[in-house]
Amino acid sequence: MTSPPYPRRPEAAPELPGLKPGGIAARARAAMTPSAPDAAYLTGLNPEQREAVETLDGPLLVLAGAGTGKTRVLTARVAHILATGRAFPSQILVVTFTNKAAREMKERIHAMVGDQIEGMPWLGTFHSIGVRILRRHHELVGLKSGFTILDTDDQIRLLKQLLAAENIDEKRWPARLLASTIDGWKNRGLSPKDVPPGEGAVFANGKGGMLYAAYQARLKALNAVDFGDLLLEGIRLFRENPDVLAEYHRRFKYLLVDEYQDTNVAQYLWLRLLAQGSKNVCCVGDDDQSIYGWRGAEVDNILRFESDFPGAKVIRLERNYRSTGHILASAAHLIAHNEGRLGKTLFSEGEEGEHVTVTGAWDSGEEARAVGEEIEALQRAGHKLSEIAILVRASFQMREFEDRFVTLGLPYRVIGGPRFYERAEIRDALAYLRCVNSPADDLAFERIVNVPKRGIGDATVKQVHDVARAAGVPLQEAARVLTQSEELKPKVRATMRGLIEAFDRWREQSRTLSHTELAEIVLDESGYTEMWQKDRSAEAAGRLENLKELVRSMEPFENLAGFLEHISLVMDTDNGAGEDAVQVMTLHSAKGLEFDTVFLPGWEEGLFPHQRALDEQGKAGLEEERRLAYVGITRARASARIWFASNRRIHGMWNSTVPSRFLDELPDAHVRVEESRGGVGWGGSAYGGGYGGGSYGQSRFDRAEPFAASSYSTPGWQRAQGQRSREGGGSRSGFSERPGGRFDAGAAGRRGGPTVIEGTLVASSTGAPSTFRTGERVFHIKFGYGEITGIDGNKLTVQFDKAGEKRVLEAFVERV
DNA sequence: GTGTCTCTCCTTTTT
DNA sequence: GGAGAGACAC
Repeated sequence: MTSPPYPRRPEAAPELPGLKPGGIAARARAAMTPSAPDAAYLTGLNPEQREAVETLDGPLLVLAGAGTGKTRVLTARVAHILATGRAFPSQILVVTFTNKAAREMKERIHAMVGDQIEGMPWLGTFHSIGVRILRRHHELVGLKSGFTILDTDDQIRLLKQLLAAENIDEKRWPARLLASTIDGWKNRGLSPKDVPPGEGAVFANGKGGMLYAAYQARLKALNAVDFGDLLLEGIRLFRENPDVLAEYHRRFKYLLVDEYQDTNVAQYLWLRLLAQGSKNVCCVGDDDQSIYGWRGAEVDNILRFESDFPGAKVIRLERNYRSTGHILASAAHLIAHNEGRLGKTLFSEGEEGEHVTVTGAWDSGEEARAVGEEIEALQRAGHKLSEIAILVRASFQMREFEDRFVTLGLPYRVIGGPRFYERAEIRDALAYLRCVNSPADDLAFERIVNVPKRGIGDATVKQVHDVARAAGVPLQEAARVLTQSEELKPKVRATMRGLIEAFDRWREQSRTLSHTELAEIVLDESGYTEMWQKDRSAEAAGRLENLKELVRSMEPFENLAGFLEHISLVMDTDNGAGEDAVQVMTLHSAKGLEFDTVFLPGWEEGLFPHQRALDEQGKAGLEEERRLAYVGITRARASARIWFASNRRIHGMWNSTVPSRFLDELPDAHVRVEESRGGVGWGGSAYGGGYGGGSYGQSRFDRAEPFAASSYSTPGWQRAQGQRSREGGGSRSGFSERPGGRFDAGAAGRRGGPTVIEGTLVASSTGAPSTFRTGERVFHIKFGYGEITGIDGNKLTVQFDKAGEKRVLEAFVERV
């Protein structure tokens, strides 16, 4: 162990010593006797935290800013409820958003109360608790026992079939769009009959509502539910069966909800129904960290809390234990630009620490190189890599960092990203197992009927479908019937029969063999493993490795059904945790985490704030992006390092960018602008140069490379400058000083603004034929000299002397 | 039925 | 620069 790289401030609470299990009664007595010393879980709590822990009766809303010890309050509260003997472990409902949060909560409660945690079945995500309830009462919502939970993939395939059946052009109305539309309705607690007709008509010329209803009918027929149904059906269950609801009212004496700002309407309704029993509901949240509006989260749920639960007490936690002064001040100043917030003032009594730094890189490659160097320097100085995180806005940004780290041999770990259970080979393998487990799983059967290729193509599958529909039986059964008739060609018939018999055999074996042995047999005998063994592509080895990992991950489960249930809800695996590696993840998945050093790359208009958020959500979108920035900065304990690149490749083409407006919203006094040490550096800028003369990196602009200066005379660049100065007018504090300004305008008005990544602007505004000709010599600021070999509108194909052939926008080259 | 080529469109975040 | 869908040849 190296010494801690950063001094922990004295306020930082020491780790709570775990209470020894046993002696509940004694502890309860101790806790209830006024003169008794504090129970261990109470030590180190500040007065507000303590109040939040000890206010057990009635509704309570805890507004907890970033790093104010919110999880600590929740876990201590559970410990307190148990220690005071107010409820049994099984009478406490604790709901979190992510599996990760649930896991962490479980561990921390375990550390406080010991084995009592074993008796807490109602600690989990909204969805996992939702399934648990539905499984117990499946018959009341029209489901058979053992219903399956569809993943997104299944959902899309099902919708595609529906669209095809309705002769709807999938090009124009993609299944994916329908899926997210339906999802949106479900998030708002709307079943097909509740969807406002006008809204239902938006999709596919009025067929949206009908498709939703048809989809639900198909789900029922398949004895399946999707994610949204886990809550929606639960709500229906409670509403239609007051006796069932009453049972849960009796059961849950205390309800605790984490990350309340992220709840959507369906979750809110579900929760409200349950909370009407004991009314001892405690919600913990932070409106400034609401970053899931795009998937239906309603910050309003926080605002509604007091009216929904009359007499609710509100406690604010504002003392930050995590970050140093400069970091906290930067985050606070930034988030103050948001109008729609409850308003909290975070403070810390810690030292000022390091300034937040802002550094410009020439391009995304240099950004990655420079960050890599800084990380190596930190490593040499004794910092642990696992205390360093790179938080990106969009996952495509990760690649460049990964490439760089691979080159450097720097251990890193991508959190989130393409998830294990979403990989094609894992899904295929699971589909086989699902077919064994439940012969009626049509979607699984369809997925693997011709994987590996067996000569069963679309035409045959359609035949099977027809038989299934006519006879009202599952596909597997229909296939069996078909093989007994003369309708299939002999070869196909033999193959199909072989497959059906294999499934029968595996099902038989599943009675005697362990589920891991069974999985190995299924994968081998189906030819699936062989398919990848024969595959000579680069990923094949990794895929085989993943299959082995899949079998290994089945071990802890009792049986196949248990495993399948688990993975439908928990889409991540927890492997690789604990090793010393740089953590790379999106800002979204960083919520709730903290690190000593946080790198925040890609602060450029269009990327962050993301163009799409602005286009689709306007001002609300911008504010959510700003909250995301706030979340990012507040993840850092001691060092927050923001980066932006002047050039970034988007859709494979280089685009020049404009630094994020969020940079302008950081307070001067707490931020230091640094120069990139690597490469050509940041050769010019939007920032400062002709723009308010801000204090940022002034020296830099005075000596832009000569070629850079000339390149900045391109039309696109001047346009950006124009936009920028018209917009900014010398003010550094951003748009909030311009109330009712351009961000209230419609999406169309925003298009031409500085939010546009420059290249996009040029690309969309140049309709005229190119003034360049093939064979001309040109200069590009990144790639140097080259010769034009092809022209496509305003896109040029250039054979560069050094960089090879590239496609570039004509606005970024000039004749030589 | 399968393999291969080209074209288009896209690329935020996730239970 | 990458995935997915459609067209076309075998």
